[in-house]
Amino acid sequence: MKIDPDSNAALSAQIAKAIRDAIISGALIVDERLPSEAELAEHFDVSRPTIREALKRLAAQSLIRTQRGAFGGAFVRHLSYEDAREQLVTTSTLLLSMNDISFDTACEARFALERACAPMTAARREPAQLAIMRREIKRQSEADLTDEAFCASDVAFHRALVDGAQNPVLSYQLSGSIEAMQPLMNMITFTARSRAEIVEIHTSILDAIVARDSERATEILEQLERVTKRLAHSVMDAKAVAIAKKEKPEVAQVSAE
Amino acid sequence: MKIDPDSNAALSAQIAKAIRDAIISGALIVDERLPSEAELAEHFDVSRPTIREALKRLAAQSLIRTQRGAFGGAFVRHLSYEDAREQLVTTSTLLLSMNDISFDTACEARFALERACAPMTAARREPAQLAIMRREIKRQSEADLTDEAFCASDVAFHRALVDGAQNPVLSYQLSGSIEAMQPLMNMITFTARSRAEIVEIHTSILDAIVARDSERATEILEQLERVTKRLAHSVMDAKAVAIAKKEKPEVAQVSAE
DNA sequence: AGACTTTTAAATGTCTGACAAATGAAAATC
DNA sequence: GATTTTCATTTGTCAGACATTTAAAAGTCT
Repeated sequence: MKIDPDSNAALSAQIAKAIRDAIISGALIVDERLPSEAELAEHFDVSRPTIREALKRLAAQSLIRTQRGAFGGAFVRHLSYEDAREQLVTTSTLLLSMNDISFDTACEARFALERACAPMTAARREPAQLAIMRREIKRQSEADLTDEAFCASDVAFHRALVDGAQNPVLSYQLSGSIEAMQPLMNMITFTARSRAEIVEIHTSILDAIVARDSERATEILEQLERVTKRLAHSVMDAKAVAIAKKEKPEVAQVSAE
Repeated sequence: MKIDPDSNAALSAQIAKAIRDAIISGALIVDERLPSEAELAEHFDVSRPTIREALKRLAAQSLIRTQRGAFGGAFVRHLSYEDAREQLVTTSTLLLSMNDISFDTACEARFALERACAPMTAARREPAQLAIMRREIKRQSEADLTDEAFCASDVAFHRALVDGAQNPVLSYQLSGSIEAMQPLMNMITFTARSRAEIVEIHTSILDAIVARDSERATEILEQLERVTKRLAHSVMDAKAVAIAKKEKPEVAQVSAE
């Protein structure tokens, strides 16, 4: 592991990369203890704060965990699905919010992925996921639900649909896509009529899966994609009109203290 | 932004979280400059090294970039597709290598996702991606190709298939899945016969897309999934026999460099 | 006045040295 | 033998300092 002090990259970044590569290549295995900060500092011929900055970078990526005390130190971390999912959601959310992706593009991607799951979910038809889907449909029918709670339930329903495929890799990949869209979905105000429409579609999806009719499930998902896009457009059009009436359109702002 | 010094979590982690939340919530917008390290240190009532560790955590997640010099500092970073893709590949690769996921599970997920793209790729039929697919098929037919080069070409072919859907969100999500599988695919030794079979399948996929026949494309992708699994199994069985002959079977290892 | 050079201030990158806090092992004590 | 205490090790944090980079501002020359 050679570090070039003349490189433009910060030393801590170079060291982080060296260790990261060692982990990815398998030279450092899970739960293995890294040398102490002092030893690493000597090895790379830098000071301890520099080593610490490098380790913090790795910790931010969930590659290592640190433990204080004698026999403590930095350990290669076992990356769980939950950790990976969390990172994926963060990254996806930022990607969507920073790259002015159209609602249609995000929506299209999401439903394409869900349609990929549907046949597997139908084939396996896990009772646990079917129960969740039933529960969420029931919840979505409650009249006094806030828009936000309706959205959350919608996410739960679709996650169950994806988890029903019983493939953890697929669940990991797709939950990011679905959750990252939640902020976009939250912009939509669901009228009583559109809620009823969505509940009906969800019910049809569940029925199709119970019946192991994957083609029908796929078709209905296509329908849901169209409905979702239509709803979003009507909301956005209304907003555009409202803005045009008041003043020059500004960049959408999210207020925060 | 309140920091609790009595919390178990390290101060630098708490501060990183506070700033991260501000970025995700939109309180800090792209290219906005954060206060200097000295100012942040005063604001959070901690020392500069602690602030620096927090900033390094954010830098590792591509949330900020730093610039030296007067009027330098930490800036909220515009997260590009390429940055996001890189992070996704790293995370996915580690996830696959650390959670002893069966080849079949990873394979199933990958092809389910690709099948989701195929109809869109067929509908849009972009010349650029079709050209890449043709080029890679040609390359895969070359007899003197190493197994690794064959795999790389395979990845390029499938990436073109995904990119052909002309949906950047989808490309982002799927390229991670495909690239993360490459180490697993590299375990396979492709015989001349299996290569011919794959080239034929790739050709059929391309034909189906050119013909805008999405159903046929989907069917052939299903076939490719079966073939890939069969190939992998034959390799793994051979290895298992070899190990059984020599000694007690160990946990399956992927040899590196 | 305009173009070029030099200065300078502000910011990050790094180092040294130190102390606090946690933690498990070993030693001491009952 | 069981419990308590001590202790060494390691991370977490702090303070202060210097080096390096960078762009704006001031100065200088044509």
